[in-house]
Amino acid sequence: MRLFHARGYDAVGVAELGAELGIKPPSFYAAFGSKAGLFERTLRRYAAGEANVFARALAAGGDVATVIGRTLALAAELYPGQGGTAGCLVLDGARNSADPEAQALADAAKREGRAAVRDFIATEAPDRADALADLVVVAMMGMSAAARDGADRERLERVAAMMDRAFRRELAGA
Amino acid sequence: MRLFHARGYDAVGVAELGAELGIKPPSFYAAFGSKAGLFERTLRRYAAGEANVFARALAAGGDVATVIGRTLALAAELYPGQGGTAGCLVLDGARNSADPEAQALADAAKREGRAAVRDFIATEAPDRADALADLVVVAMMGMSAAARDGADRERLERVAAMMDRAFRRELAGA
DNA sequence: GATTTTTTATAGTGGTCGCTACAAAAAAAT
DNA sequence: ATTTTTTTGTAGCGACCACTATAAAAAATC
Repeated sequence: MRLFHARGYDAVGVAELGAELGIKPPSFYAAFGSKAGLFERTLRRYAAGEANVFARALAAGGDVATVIGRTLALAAELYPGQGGTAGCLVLDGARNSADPEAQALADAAKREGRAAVRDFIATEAPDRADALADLVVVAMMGMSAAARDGADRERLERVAAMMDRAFRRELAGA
Repeated sequence: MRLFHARGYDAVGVAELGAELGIKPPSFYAAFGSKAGLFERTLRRYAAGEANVFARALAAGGDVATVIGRTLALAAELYPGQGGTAGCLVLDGARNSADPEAQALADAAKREGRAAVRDFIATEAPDRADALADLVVVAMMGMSAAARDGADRERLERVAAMMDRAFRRELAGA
């Protein structure tokens, strides 16, 4: 997970993944089937853990504006990463990958995440849920990209606060 | 440029680039020195053309809010791309690249673009120029990523309009 | 027209990719 | 303890990578 997160799907080789896990290629393929197989499990574990900032924000309760604001704040806190694991693995892990399978897996994970955000927003603003979800997703993707380009936590939190205000305004306004 | 834009730096091979240009590898290296050498020229041409949405928005005149709003609108119009060239080549062309030279070239281009936006914003809001520039850059990066993930022009324009309102609010507000 | 210079294509450099055949070693079962 | 099964390491599969030595063709010069 750390390797995929830090360098992206294509830039990490099976031999290196095996070395990190303490196994050799044949054992790797016996365990995961393929490189994409491990990536799938990696995405699943990533999305099931603390990296799912929306799920964490949702669990803490509150109305839509509160939860989305918390989601953005948690992303700003998480995305600087450590040891090179900046940004979001789901959003950027397969970016520019030449492997269609890896792209499809990341795409599915992104759709899942966006759908959760959209459906939650729809509980308060059903007719504008899609547009508002796009705002949130674009904000997250932008923050993830900025983090991957070296933005630190302070800058991300500043952006997250502005995005939060933007979301509240759009949710409340016409 | 089209190939780098559509698939990212690493996913395009020198042989394929040569085939597109109608030349073979030796001529390719005689002309550009290296794959990164062509990428540098590609970035330069890209940033000097209509893809530099901020330069185009600036040339059309107006105050900071107007120019930034126009920048975002032009990005929403440009980023869906055609023939697979979605998003921004500078922002995403070397994303997850394993080549340090390509990363450095894209990074330099990004810094240049951000500096232009920041300096322009500073003409009206010198003390908040950095934060506001981050807002714009994150919005652009998010829109570029969304476009690469398949977002069409309508959705990008909707997001751009919201980002524009967010920027105006932050520029005017406390 | 002959000679020199430049440009080009052919072919191949070593290296890495995801992945696997095969056989040795370890574990389990009899 | 012997046999069977599973797991593992060694080695290598073909394919592709960025890049280049060499030599033939084309262009330019004389």
